[in-house]
Amino acid sequence: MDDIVRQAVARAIETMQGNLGERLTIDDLARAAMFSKFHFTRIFLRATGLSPGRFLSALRVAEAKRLLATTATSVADISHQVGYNSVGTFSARFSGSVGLSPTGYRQHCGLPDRLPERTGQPESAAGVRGRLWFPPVLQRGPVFVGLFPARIAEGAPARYAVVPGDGHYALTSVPVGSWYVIACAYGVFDDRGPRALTGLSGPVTVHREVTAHLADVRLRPRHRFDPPVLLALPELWPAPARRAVAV
DNA sequence: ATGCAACTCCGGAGTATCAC
DNA sequence: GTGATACTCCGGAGTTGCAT
Repeated sequence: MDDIVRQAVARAIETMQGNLGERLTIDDLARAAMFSKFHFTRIFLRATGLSPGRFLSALRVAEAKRLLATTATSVADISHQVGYNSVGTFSARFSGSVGLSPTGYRQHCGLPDRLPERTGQPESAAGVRGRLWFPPVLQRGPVFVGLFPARIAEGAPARYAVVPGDGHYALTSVPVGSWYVIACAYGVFDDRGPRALTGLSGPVTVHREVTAHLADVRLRPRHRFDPPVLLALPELWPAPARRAVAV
């Protein structure tokens, strides 16, 4: 990815973040990035793993999560603040992405006890396992590892596990299909304090007749081109560090 | 790198239902 | 009664594949 493309994508993301409550179109974003809308969509997808529309939706849901967790604003007001004109649409999109309804998210402080796993796909005897590579840190914490159909932690994972930060994970009885392995860790500290790490591997294509799939994941600090984690994740960090890290 | 056409799917609007 | 959620339908914005 060259600098011009990097800057264009960064400009588009800044435009999204600064105008979450406005009605933004691909044309607006393409203009901000100084590309045609067709070409812009392609370079954006290559840079972030998501189309501009889906990235913008993800930013809106992430902002709604923040407002629900940190303010007493009503769900209706929050839906308007993040750019939805219909509370019904907002509630449905939020529930689909986060795994909890807006009020459920607020009640649980964004920390569900257990996540529902994706149903509907045929099960297999296959497992997906691998090694988790950490950057140099002072203290490792638990890591969420989940299987998702796209390069964003959204909706019910096909399978997931929360593993200690000792470097390995294993997921069993994985449904047949093509899955991205997404890992997130928040209880990780380096000399500057708590850090949010993320990692992605795949897609891993799970067949019925193959029983073991290997997918190592390299964890790294979150980058501004990474789509936000929308799924409400189980407890991943010790209480004192809670909310100290931007998710 | 860019444009076009066809198709997909997201969001708006309306309504019903439920919980408090 | 009020607010939140669930559901359906439809139009159009956005995505994708192909051509240049």
